[in-house]
Amino acid sequence: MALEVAKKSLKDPGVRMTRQRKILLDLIDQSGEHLDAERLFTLAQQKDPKLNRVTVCRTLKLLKAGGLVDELDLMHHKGDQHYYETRMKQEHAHVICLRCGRIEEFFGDPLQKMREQIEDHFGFQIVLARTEVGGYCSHCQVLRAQEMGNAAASSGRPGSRRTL
Amino acid sequence: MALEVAKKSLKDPGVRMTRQRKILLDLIDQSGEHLDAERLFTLAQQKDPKLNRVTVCRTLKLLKAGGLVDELDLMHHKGDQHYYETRMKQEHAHVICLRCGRIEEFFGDPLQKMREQIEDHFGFQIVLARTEVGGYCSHCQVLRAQEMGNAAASSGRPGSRRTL
DNA sequence: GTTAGTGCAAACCTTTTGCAGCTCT
DNA sequence: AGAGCTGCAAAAGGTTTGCACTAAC
Repeated sequence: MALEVAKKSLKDPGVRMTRQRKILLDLIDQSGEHLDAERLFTLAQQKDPKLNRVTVCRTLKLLKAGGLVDELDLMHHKGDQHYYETRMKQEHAHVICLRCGRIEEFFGDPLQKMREQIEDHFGFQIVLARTEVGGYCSHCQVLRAQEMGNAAASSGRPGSRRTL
Repeated sequence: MALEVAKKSLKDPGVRMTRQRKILLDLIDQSGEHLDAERLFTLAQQKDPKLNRVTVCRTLKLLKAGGLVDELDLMHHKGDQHYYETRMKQEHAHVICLRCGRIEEFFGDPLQKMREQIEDHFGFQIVLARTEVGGYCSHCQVLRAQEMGNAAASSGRPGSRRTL
């Protein structure tokens, strides 16, 4: 919860817990799910209309630097913005459906194994790790097959985007 | 090599192999290493001074959509730009030193295991995957220890950035 | 000849910076 | 009191778009 995050953040000498940071920390912790800066800003403004977008960015940067949140792109499924989530005890991968945008989280021993192997193999000291997997969820696989059945008769194919 | 990439790209009906795309494909394939759009643009301009930055972005977008290149952030070690590498047969993780920026590539069975488990567990059809690990290489671990020895006496600590 | 791709300029979107004033400790 | 933080405005950095012209097929 927010208090825990706040405490950790405050451990650094000279870091202050301001009204704005309280609001942002609460939002990040509560809505546990992957927020981007803009969404967080929108939510924060509902609690404090004066709170500035810049403050959101600065706070996220601070939390990231302190290792309190992790930054994700979620395969840029919706654009190039970044998403944030509070650092969890257990490492996990994000599995993003490229069609519906649904996000699943995968916890499994391969992640730990990989971590160990990288540390051993390179003598590397891991600070943060990020695994993102894009593809199609079981639901969308079916829908895509249908879409492509139709599309095949008309024009498009999966990888062929005519948008350039 | 470029020809292979070109061929694949050309499979889509109506996609044309232009002089500019040849240049870009050659560069991406040759310099095998993680280029960002700007660097690629610089290199391309040496071969064709008229070639535009926009064309670089458009080409990268096309290649990405076609699954010919993978997009990486390399933990945003140098900024928020994206890096590109030609899709390799074998999946691998990128291990980035946050101090010196050196990049290692890790190939290991945990990556395949994870892929299998995600497919099995979620019934997910994986299209692309990306694993990035940030931390300190064996060399920089030593240097950081020294730096911090000095820093401790003066002001800073690892996680505490005074840059906001 | 048709249609995709290019170059250019401008728009866009998100993040960063400089600075004066405010506020937490 | 004083360092740290905020808001505002402006800049920066990178990507995208509209459009007329060019070139690949």
